[in-house]
Amino acid sequence: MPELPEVETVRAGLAPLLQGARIDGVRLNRADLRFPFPPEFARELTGRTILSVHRRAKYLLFELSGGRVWLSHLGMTGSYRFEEFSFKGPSRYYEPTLARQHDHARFTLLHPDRGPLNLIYADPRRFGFMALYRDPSESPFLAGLGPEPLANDFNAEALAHKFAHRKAPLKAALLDQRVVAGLGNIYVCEALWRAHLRPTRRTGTLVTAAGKPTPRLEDLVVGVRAVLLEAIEAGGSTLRDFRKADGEPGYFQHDFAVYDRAGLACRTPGCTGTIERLVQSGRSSFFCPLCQH
DNA sequence: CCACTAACCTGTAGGC
DNA sequence: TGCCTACAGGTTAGTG
Repeated sequence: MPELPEVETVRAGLAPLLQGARIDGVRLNRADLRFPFPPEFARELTGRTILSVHRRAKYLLFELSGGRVWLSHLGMTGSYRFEEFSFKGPSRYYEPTLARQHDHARFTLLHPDRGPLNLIYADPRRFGFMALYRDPSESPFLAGLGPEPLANDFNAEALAHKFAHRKAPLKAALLDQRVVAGLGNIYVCEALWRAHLRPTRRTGTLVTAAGKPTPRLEDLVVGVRAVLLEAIEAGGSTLRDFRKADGEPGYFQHDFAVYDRAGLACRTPGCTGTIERLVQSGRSSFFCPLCQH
């Protein structure tokens, strides 16, 4: 599911409800997702206050009081949602809603203004995972990540440097989180279409003999930035199960030019091409054979 | 170092 | 309806 725009949408949805909330309890329904939960994970979180909610690449980072950082990756199908407490009978105790099949963790939060609420992590395929650090620099997951594509250090010069000595197809290079962090299958396809670049094209062809970026590489940087900004603006893409924190789907999927559009007309103005699908390193690529070279 | 495949796990869509 | 296969937004270990 979640590439950078979806994770950013999740972050923006969680932040207002989590910031300032105290974690009153953590319940894990199993010991592991993709990896085991850290030792003492529930105990370490309980009692701390969430100070801020950040995103790096496709990772969510919750900054906690007392000097801890809680890292969360959503894998393919991870999601967070809020559940109201239900009040059972005359009791003044809170009774959380029954867990659904793939609910793996429940965080009971007390927000100073909004009262108690449950944050639920669900993940059918369990490719997601969580970790806990004193400092994000300890995290092997964050080490080695390339630049944020929306930050200034993602630019044609920097890309040229990484592309110059590679022969990889553009598709594979852009999926490589060490080259640029946060792109996934959908947005790589869409960015390449915007730059009129074919996913099979080799990285080296976008760099001059002197190692400088070509105009086509500048186009690629523009394409990556534009598609991510538009997708964030649209609340991400909902293919199957992605939901914003308020339960609403994103709607950028309606703006796809190539992803999952094999056999349909190219959306480049004036282009009469038909979108094709091919498989590169085990993943589907979609492109227009007429306007992408 | 590079590139590709299989694997992790579950759900769903499509063909027969 | 049921069975089977292919495929899905991500990442990584293993192989050549």
